[in-house]
Amino acid sequence: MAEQPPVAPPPLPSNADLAAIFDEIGSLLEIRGELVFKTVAYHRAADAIAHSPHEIARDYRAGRPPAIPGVGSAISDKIAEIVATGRLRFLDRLHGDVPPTLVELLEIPGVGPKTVRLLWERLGIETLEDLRTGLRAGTVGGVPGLTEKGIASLRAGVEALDRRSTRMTLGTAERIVAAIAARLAEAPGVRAVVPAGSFRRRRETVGDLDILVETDDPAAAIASFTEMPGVSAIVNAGTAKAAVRLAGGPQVDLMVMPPGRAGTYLVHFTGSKEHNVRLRALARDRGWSLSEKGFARLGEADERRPAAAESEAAEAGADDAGAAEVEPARGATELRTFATEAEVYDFLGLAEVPPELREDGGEVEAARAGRLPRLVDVADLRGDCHAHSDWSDGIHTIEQMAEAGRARGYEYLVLTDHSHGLAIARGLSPERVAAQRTVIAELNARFAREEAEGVAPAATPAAGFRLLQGCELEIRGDGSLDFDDAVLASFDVVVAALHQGRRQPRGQLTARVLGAIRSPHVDVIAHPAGRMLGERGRDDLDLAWDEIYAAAAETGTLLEIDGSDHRLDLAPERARLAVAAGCTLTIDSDAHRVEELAGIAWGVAQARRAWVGPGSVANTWSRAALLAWVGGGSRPATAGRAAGSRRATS
DNA sequence: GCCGTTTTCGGCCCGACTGTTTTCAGTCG
Repeated sequence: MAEQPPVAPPPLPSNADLAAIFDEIGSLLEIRGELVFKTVAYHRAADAIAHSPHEIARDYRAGRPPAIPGVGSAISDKIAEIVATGRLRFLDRLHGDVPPTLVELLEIPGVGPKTVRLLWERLGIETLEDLRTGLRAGTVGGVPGLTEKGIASLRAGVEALDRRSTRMTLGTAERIVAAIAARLAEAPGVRAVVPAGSFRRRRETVGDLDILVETDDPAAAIASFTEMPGVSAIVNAGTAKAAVRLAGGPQVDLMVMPPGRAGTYLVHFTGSKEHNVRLRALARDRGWSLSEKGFARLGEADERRPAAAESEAAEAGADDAGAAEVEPARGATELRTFATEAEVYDFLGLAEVPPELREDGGEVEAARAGRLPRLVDVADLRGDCHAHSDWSDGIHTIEQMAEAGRARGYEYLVLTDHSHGLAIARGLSPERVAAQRTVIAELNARFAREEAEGVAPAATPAAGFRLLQGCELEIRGDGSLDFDDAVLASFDVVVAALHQGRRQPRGQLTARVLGAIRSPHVDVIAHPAGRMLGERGRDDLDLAWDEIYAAAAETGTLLEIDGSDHRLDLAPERARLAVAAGCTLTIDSDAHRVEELAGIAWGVAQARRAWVGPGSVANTWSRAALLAWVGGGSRPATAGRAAGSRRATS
């Protein structure tokens, strides 16, 4: 081999790569016993990096590092070093102090940094495999701080780790939550059952489930919970909360709320942690300590007044004697409680923040300034631009899908069976497209007749309901489109998607998607990132996203948020950037069966997480407005589009 | 290590549950 060129730049790490590095640093510092706030700072920075919409390494290399909350000069310098050299000397040195394999021990439930350090320093355990071996051989123990119970807990933790479930999709979480809520509602004294946590915030996937129960009889609720079928282990159970692990499923936490005081409980257990930290800081600024129980008045000793210590006795003596009577002896401070979340936020001087925004992504500032956006809602949607029938890979008939769309009160449902290039999904040939058109026309004739006769479903809007003919058009591996122009021009709405050749290099993949965006026939790019959540997990396609957003904004091609719970694509971070770049979105169900039409709500939730308002979502528009847009008449730029190429349907 | 409608220094969210350390540390959410 010849000598390497002297200055070949190292490959660019992804945000996930960078986040993993800083998470590792945080964990190693924890094990080393570093100041907690320092380790937290690294983890916070890692989280911010992982969720940043910027391509951070690319921006650093381009010499314009983005401002990332939680990333200060020290971590910024480290990012710069990684991007420039592909290495981080700080981490290399840290590995000399603390074996990097210790991080995997932190994954064990019930095991924290102190325990890991004990295992390492006193027993020489450096890996999960070391621990497994030691537990089997009975050599773990015999040191202070590790009792028999501690060892049993370690063993249970390792077993729990081995069968740890992956994160659930929202649909799976909803099914589990609904079953538990139905059971709890039957327990005596229960007034309300409310799902909380990341499920309520509608994160794309959910790890643990959190359920709140407002009840007069906490013991009965907790007993009902821990004794329900499907529980494989009780993690803990007290008088205020309990946690169980479901067989082959997630951990579920139950919290009890005293009646009439749900406000702070809901806020606390909905989170996120980062959002709560902000709220508590606000409360503290106002002289209150915020916990799930309510707002407790901070005592003199709690106030941050460095000079107060010496004069404390004098101040106490100077206090009004009456006040001392109102606040009995010590500790028992005034507690403010609220029935609703709105009151809690109001007490902090904030507008009520929708759960989907509670991620410390600017919502606290916006709520304080009264500038929270009006978010899109399921009720805003007048149609759905992406659904399948049994003509391709759906399971219900065209008529069943249409009737279901009509029953939802839509003005339209776009039937988007696959094009023939996606053979695995029984894609339609041009001949079957033509045959399908006849079926659709007959259905629409009946719908029009029933509307005229006043026998259409009550939910039918004034404009009536029509089934529109679309297709999910395959963007082929070579970038060409799967139907010719004449066939494409015959659809009401063309939804293009890329399913094949996912591993092509970024330039080639990007060119394929840009080609579709710039086609005069393509109206929507479906699930643009091509990601899959859950067990079928697939990462986002490696696309030059800024180019995608710019081209979509320029041509008016719509970008989809796919509501299928294993897609949710675009992801919120991307959708937020796309709208900022001037793009218009659709939120679709991608339903393959009647029941999945309701899944559009998951897509709406992701749009809300992206701060998207109804004005940026094309299927909040009337059918006429949507058709005018896709026909080219009302798009921002029609250059290159074959104006009037779309046939008029309705 | 980060950060500033109190602060460029001195703070950084709070409580339940567990085990056992008879007054609290560790872990978790």
